[in-house]
Amino acid sequence: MKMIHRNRQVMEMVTIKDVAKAAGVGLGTASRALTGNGSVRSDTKKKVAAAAEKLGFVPNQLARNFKMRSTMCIAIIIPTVFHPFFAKVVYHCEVELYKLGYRLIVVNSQDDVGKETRMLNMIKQQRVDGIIFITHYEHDNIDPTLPIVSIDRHVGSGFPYVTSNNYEASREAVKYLIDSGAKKIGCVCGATAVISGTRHRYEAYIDVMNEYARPVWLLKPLFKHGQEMEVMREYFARYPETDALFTGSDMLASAAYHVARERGLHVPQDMQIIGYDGVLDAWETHPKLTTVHQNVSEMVKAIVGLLMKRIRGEETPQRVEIPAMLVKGDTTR
Amino acid sequence: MKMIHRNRQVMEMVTIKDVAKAAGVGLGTASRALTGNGSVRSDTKKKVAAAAEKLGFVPNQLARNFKMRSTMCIAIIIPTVFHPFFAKVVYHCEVELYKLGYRLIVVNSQDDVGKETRMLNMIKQQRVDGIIFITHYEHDNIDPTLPIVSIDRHVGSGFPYVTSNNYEASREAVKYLIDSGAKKIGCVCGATAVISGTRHRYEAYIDVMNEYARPVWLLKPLFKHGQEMEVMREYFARYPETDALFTGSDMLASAAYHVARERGLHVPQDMQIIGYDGVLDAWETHPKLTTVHQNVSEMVKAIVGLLMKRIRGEETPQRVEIPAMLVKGDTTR
DNA sequence: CTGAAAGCGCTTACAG
DNA sequence: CTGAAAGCGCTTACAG
Repeated sequence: MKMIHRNRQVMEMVTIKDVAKAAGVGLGTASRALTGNGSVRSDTKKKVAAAAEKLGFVPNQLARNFKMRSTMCIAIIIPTVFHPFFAKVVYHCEVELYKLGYRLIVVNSQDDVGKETRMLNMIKQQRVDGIIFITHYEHDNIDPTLPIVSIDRHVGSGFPYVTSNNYEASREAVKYLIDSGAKKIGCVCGATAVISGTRHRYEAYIDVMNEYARPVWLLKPLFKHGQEMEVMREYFARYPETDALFTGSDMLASAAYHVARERGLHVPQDMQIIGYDGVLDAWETHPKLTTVHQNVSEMVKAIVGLLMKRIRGEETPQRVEIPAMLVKGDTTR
Repeated sequence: MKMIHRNRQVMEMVTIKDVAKAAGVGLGTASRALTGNGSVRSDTKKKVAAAAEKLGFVPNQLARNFKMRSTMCIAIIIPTVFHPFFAKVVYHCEVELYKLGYRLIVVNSQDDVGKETRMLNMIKQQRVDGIIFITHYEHDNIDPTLPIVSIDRHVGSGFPYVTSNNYEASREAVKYLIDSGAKKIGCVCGATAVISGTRHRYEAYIDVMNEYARPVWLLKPLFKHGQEMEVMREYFARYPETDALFTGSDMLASAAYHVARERGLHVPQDMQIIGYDGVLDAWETHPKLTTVHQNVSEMVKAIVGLLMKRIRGEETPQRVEIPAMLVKGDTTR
């Protein structure tokens, strides 16, 4: 037993050495007995377990991690966790990784490229074993052999990512609006610097409009979270006759609803709205949006699977697609 | 330079030893030069820096942490990050801790006491340096000298915590309803097992009702996130004549709004609602709630301050109060 | 100011 | 199956 002075406190740490001594076995044997790596006679194993129990031994993970070159930590880098979609992603990531013994470090990049780059360094610093990286930017010079995966967007070129079937699901949504009798269908969809699945959402819109010989009323602004209302006001100023709108996110759809109300329009009578994500529902938002529901839980399971393979150095597909589904709410007829 | 075989990949790690050799200095000197601890002549410092730069040296944090007995990680244990209030808390915690060089590990306890207890062990395992712990349960047998702090509720008895002035702010809210001419004022407020600031919210309501000789229409259910609508339906079934409602959270207030609408009531004409938290606004929720706005950013700054002191082994106040403020929205007259 | 050495608590070849 | 030893990459007294 060793007295440790730390932070003005004296704490006693019992190490594996103490356990070995108490059990009357060698250091290595104690380690093998405790971890289960390597074979140990079952009675010695019991002796060691008893000694560990008696002394209240708690393995020092830091020492183990150091020796094993693994932290059992994964980082997720997102623009901000204070956003329903990312919060949901983070939630599922933690739950999924927890099952595997990993802990999840959350980093809000706040769209700060510098912070993103610094945090990517955590792998080299051995602070984390892998990273789930969701960014709005291009990062070219990342070593593509690193255990980094992404959701819904390419990061550089070599990283595996998970996405929903943005194009097909968006087509379905836009067609739904056409079938419902909408005449002037618009689209607002955030532009991202990175090649992103988001792009396929408005591309689907454009294609359907062209197929039906309808005018394309599209706004794809570069905006930050919290500016959704401004964006929608700009859209309505430009295309005031719109009677149906497909948006690239639920936040935009919600903002569209409010701006429509500001303008005295009734939803869904005068104006129909379809969003994308399907994460706002859990939070009693009003109104219940018609939206393309992404299966975040499945997407996260897939991404964690990819990351684990990557950490083990195994081959992975570059891209995994999880189907999304149009879910009818109160903002369409 | 050393070849490391890890996960079927061969990676070369440059260690401080390589840097020292390249710079022509001793191992210790290189360390002192790089960290800035201990004095080093400025020209040797330059030599070392140059060598580190040339070799692309990245300090192995894991080794440093091990030696220093510190992980520079803090964990936050919350019921779920997929909840606006906790997401906001997590956001600010990460931003604040980042400034201090700490990383934030997020744990969704999902109200699982077992998981909470296991995660509390991360301190002993040296996986984290401290914990921010928000729980619904009582945990008696935690060592009170551990670096654990809390928000809005006591955990055991010894831990410092930050709270808003629940009682006074709630009084103000209830009085506001009275002044606005409301006749039948009710209150719905989640019950928590732990001694919690939430309690002061409905206590304030009760006190004001008594002072004004009004009947107390109070529901304090034990419910999980996502059950807000059911809770509110139960309330309205019991007290259908209510014309004003004070709720213990914005989620409940939002649910109250929807249930009121279900019942054909207009807000705020027939029914006024005041919530508590002030975090839903950022997310374009409808309607804009009148709510008691907690200053989450300041609360988090305070809690991080407390935690740092605790980690250093310094004395801290048991309780820090950050004032909350009634913010008028569209759900009151 | 600097170098050589000890040591943090573990795991894992290496011999027996 | 087991013990003694080496070593992970750093930091920090300890002498000079």
